[in-house]
Order: sequence, then structure tokens, then C-alpha cells
Amino acid sequence: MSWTVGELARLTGVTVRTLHHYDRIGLLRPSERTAAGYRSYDVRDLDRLHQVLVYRGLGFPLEEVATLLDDPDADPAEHLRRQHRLLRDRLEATSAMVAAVEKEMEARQMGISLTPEERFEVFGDWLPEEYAAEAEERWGDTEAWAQSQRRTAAMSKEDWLRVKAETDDVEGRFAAALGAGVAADSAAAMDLAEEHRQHISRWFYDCSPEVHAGLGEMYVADERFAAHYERIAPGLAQYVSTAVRANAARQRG
Amino acid sequence: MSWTVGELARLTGVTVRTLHHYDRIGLLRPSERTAAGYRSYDVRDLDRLHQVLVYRGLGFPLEEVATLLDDPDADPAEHLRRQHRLLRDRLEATSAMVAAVEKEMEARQMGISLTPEERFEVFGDWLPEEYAAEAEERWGDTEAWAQSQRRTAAMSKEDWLRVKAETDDVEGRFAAALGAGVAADSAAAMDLAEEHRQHISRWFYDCSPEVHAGLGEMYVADERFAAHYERIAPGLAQYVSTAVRANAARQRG
DNA sequence: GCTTGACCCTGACGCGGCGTCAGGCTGTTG
DNA sequence: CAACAGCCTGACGCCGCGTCAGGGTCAAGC
Repeated sequence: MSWTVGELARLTGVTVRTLHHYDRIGLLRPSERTAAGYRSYDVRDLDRLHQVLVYRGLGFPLEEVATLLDDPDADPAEHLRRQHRLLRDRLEATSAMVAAVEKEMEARQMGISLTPEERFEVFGDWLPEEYAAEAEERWGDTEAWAQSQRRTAAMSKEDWLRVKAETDDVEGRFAAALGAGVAADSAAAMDLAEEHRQHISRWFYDCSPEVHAGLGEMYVADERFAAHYERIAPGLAQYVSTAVRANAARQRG
Repeated sequence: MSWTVGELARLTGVTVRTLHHYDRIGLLRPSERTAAGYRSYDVRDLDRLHQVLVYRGLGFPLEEVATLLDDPDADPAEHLRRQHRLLRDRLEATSAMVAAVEKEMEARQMGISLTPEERFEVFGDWLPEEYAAEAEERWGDTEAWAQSQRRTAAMSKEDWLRVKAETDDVEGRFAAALGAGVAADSAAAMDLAEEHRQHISRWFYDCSPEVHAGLGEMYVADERFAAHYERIAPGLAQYVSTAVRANAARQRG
């Protein structure tokens, strides 16, 4: 059994133009041509196309796909293992994004009683603790988010203003410590971190030192957190992150 | 707080060139310029960039991203909902691909005692039942795959040759029936389907009519199955699929 | 006050991965 | 043998940037 371009295209969901292109660049040459010059693809070509499409779907440039598939040292099983690994990475990344979007949605619902102007007035632009549950999920214990939901749902606008004031206070003192050259892993900085942890525990959810350390990692790893702190003072994201993790180690040790 | 191009680029992981581009095409204009003409991005720009990157990551062309974000009727919550939906779709698609690759790997392991040449000699190019577990997963009852693993692991090369001969026989008679104009939902075709089902049950795993019907769906929906049958005779994938499902209905009823 | 080096600007060209004609040959069906 | 679907080979275009080139800006250190 063999196929013409059009048939293969329909079978695999790509366009005829794409197959022409792959022929031209040498990525997938039909194993035969008819007397009239028609491309004729056989089953090996189909197999190869399948591999090409997986790699392409994973974002590889076509030239690299060609070198991968033409490598005589790479057996089919190796391709499968590689593809499996890459697909799982992608799966993880996507579910992280899904979780992040869900948290954003929930955060919005949470603040539903406030008008956009009020929210902006209260939070400046962004309240990092809203995203804490993202860390939670990564470090287990998903009960915390529900807890946070319950507590914050019951909070009045005045409560929110107090939260905001406390947050500003701690963050301001972090920034001051950074500016004064206080080491991020000094006792003073760790005390601030501990205050920060208790602030979260009081207003949002039980924030164990372990969970707090997880948050600390996110303060530099997650662009939104990083941006929040960098906006207050350059280098603050790294500084708070270090202090928080040092404090967590101290609490544990 | 505001940022220069370079700072925003580092913060968000895009390149300066990309930000220039987005400015040029009007997708993300910095809300200010310094006296010297430097771009100055504020927090709203950061927010917008965030949205842009999510949509871009989902594969939207930039122009469409712009219209989405500039639509005055679409509030932020709607964007979040849309993004959530799309991300979940992608998640589903990716995990389907992961499952497919895993099945391929397991199938390879199953045939590990045969050299590639022998495998090719025995199977032609591809044995559809190897992939049955993919259907299994979709219709529950994952015990079947393990059963298949146990049985096939104990099979000799001679057994495989018998399997291959039986498979060819049934498929050949399906093709003949198709060629002879026998209706796919006729009793004769259903008898062939029943034979096919028992063939699977004998050699691989208990294949209930329900599971068989699931396989039947896959024979047209999955390009690899479809290709296998189309290679024997054009239209055979649809034919076998219909016969198998008709037989399943008959067995149930 | 001047240099140095990092950063910013605006063109302009190029490239990957095709989409989309155009102009012409092939092959099956009635 | 006509018609129509499907094949062929150019060739041009588009998107989303990468990558120079040529030149201004700004903070730091001498």
C-alpha cells in the first residue's frame, strides 16, 4: 500500500504544501516517484512522518528533527523515551499554568465585593498572598487554600486595609534592611521573615516554615512575585527569598 | 515603579527585540517615553504583557491577541475563563499524547525477544492489537493490558507466527467481503467481527463486546489504525469499524 | 569634565515554516 | 474526448521575530 501526497495529507492532517516542503528540505522524501513524477509514500514514510509531527509538535525546528531522525545511533526506542520525557515536561508546565489561572480566578471571586477602583486602591496592583495556594499545591497540603478562601471571604474592607498596611510595613522594613546592607541570612532579616510568615498565618492560612520556604522559592522563580518585590526595591525579591528560606531552616533546625 | 525595555525583558523572559516588535505592531505600547525616547513600561503594561504571553503561548497570532485584549466588551475575568478553557484543552491533548507514547513503549518491550528484522518479518509493519490498551484506558478496565502483557510475554516466536497468520486471515476475509459488496452491518460481516473479537480474547486479553466496540471506534479515529487497514484495502478501516460495532450491538442485544 | 561601558534608539535584512496563487501536466469517470 | 479532480514546479508573501549596523544616552569612576 502506498499513498499520494493528498492521501497522506488527509490521513495525517497536514497539508499537501507541508509535504512538498518536507520533501524539498529533505526532511521527508517519498520513497518513490511514479513515472509521471507523482510522489509515492510508503509505510516507512508514514512512520517517519509520525515521528516528525511529534517532534514538531514539541517545538523542535525542522532541521533538528531531521538530524534527530537521521542519527544512526538513535534507535526508535530512544526517540520514544525522549518524546515521552518532553511530553511530560510539557504536561507539567501546562498544569502549572492551569493552576495559576485558577488561582487568579478564585482571587477575583474573592474580591468580588470590592469595585475595581477599591481593589486597586487597597492592593496597589497585586497582592502576592493571593497566589500562595499555587505554592501550596506544589508542596502538598491543599487544604490551605480552602482555609484561605474561608477566612478572606469573611473579611471586611477594613480588614483588607489592615492587611494591606501590615504587608506594606513588613515589606518596607525588608527594603530598609536591604538598603542598610543587612545580610539576608542574618538574624534580623530572619526575624522579619518570621513576622511575614505569621502575617500570612494570621490572615490567610496556616503557613508552616516548610510552606513558607516554598513561597520563598517562588519569590524569585515566579515572575509575578519577583516583579512585585522588584518594584519596591531592586534586589528585594532575592533578598526576601533568601531571608524566608533561612528562617525556615532556622525554625526547623 | 517603571521599567526600561531591558528590565522588562529580563523580568518576563522575552527579548528586547520582541518588545520592540510588540511596540511597532501596536500590541504593547509602553505607556510612556522618556525625554531621550527611551521606552518606559509601567505596571499596567506588565499586566498586559502577561496576558499577551499567555495567549501567545496558546498559539494565538499576535493580531488576534490584540483584538482580544482591546475588545472593550471583554472584561479580565472573561480572558481568564477563556485561557483556562484553552489550557485545559491543551492539557488533555498532551496527556493523550503521553499515553499514546507510553503504549508504544510498552508494545516495544513486549516484543523485546525478537530482533527488529524478525519483528518486521512477523508483523509486516504494525500489529494493531499492540495498541489496544490505548482503547482500554479510554473505556476503563485497565486490567486488560496487564493480562495482555502476561500472555504475550509467554509467547514463543511460533506463537507469534500463528497470531500473525490468524490476523492476516481475518483481515483478508474482511477485505474480501468488502470487495464483494457485503454490507458492513450484515450478519456475515458481523460474524467476521466476532471472530476478530475472539482472536483478541484468545491471544491478548478478554475483549468484551463493549471493549471491542471501543476498538472499532478507534479503527477510524486513530490514524495509525486507519492507516493499517487502509493499506490492506481502501475503505477497510471504516468497514471493519462498522462491522465490529454492529456485532457489539448484536452481542449486547 | 571626560572617558568608558552598558544600555537605549531606529532602520533594515534575513530566516523558518509554511499559505497561496499561477501555469501546466496526469488520470479517472462518464 | 471532455471534464474535473489531483498532481507537479516555481515564485511570492506573511508572521514573528533574530541579528547586525550605525548612532545616541547615562551612571560610574578617574
